[in-house]
Amino acid sequence: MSNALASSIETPTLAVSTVIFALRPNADGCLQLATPLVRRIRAPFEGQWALPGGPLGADEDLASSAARTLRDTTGLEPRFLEQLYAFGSVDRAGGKLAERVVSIVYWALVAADEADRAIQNDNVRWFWADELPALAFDHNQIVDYALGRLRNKLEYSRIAHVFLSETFTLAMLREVYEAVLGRELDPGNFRRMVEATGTVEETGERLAGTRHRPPKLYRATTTAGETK
Amino acid sequence: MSNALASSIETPTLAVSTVIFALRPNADGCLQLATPLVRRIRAPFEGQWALPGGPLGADEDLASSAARTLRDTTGLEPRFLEQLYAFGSVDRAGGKLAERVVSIVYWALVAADEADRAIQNDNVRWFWADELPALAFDHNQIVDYALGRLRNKLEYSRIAHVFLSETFTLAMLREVYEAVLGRELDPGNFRRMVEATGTVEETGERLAGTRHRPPKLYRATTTAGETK
DNA sequence: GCAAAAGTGTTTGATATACACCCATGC
DNA sequence: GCATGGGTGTATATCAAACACTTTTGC
Repeated sequence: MSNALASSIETPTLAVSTVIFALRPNADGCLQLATPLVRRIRAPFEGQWALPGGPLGADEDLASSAARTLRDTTGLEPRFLEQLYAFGSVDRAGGKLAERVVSIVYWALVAADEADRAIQNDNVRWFWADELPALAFDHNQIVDYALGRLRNKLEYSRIAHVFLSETFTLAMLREVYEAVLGRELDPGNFRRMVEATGTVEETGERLAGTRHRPPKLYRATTTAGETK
Repeated sequence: MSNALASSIETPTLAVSTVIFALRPNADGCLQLATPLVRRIRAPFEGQWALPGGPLGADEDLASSAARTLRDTTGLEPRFLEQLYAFGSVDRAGGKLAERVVSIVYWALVAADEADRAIQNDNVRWFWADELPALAFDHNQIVDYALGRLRNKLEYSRIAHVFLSETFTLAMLREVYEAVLGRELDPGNFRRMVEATGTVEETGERLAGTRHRPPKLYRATTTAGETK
């Protein structure tokens, strides 16, 4: 069994890709999870949609590589970027003839306003995360895995703010939770939960112009390790 | 900034390493977390202790590579093996002259009886996980990271059984928790906690030969995805 | 006033913890 | 009997969920 080393002369290529999530209003006006994808311009899977990514540069760190390819292909600057998983099955590139690629995949979150600034053209497009077409490689599974991580991390960390701009109402924050988790939350209990964690503080301002009682505006508290 | 690609001709080497944990009785007779390390026989860090690992074979999956190098160097067959993290900082190999290595690190758990079968010689040795010497590369940080993951995973999964043989008493299972978490647990509450999760079932047997009331023997319930 | 969402209070049930106490064995 | 851990019962604190209710705006 140990002779697997013998064939290791042709070392696998190393690439870094990123799953990006933003919350965008859908046709009903509700927030919905969206992810930008890029069209492949080369075999294998030429013409199909795929995660943005590329080969790892010799003098860049893994996270830097993710941030760079993300900026180059989509124009986005994420507010949160974290390693997701390394995918390296021998057969994931599809055909036997294709070169073997090990992908270290990151996941990123961008605020709604930043998402609007993204490049969009024939080869870069936003998709709803739960209505993806058949993607290149094993990228459908990778997005699903990232979705699970996002939902999980939302519950024990403060990443939800990252989807919003600097100040926000608790209703907006709750909308983020509801969109990501896919279920409604009790406004009263949600308020208490957020207040108990101490992740937000009042700005002193209120949001005017609604046709109801004006809600308080909040900002994320600045603690060391903000997006952990 | 995008010209980082220009220098990517010399692609980084890809290696797979593994952090292995077992529980072994220490001088006091208490279980303590131990990890086997191998001595490096090449620069950089020649002579220093390091995680077992090696280059990824062209035709093996990432987890297979981890299992293989682990078996080759230590003789161990782990009952649990999971990807930990990919480490790829440009400067992690130490010297500027050293070749760049990206390591995909796995972590593994072995049962106590399996741990005794491990190879031990001048170049392979067990260390207590909380009393490690200065290791090669960034391997000290990697072990710490793995320790955190183990402690975390112990609380929401059923991996604790993996340290024990097929049948065990609840006191033995509690000892595992206490050794990993580093604090004592109330026997009564622990029993209820385990019973509530439904991860164990009675064998019907009892363990004789103790100098007190003979405790019931349990085994792990066999569910799909046993070690998740 | 009415609609609508903001924001508060209260009740209930589930769960974690502390700790008292009985049980069954070896010696 | 006595020591020792096995095993059970119970009171208390903490927290999440459900939901009723009051407040403040626009119209």
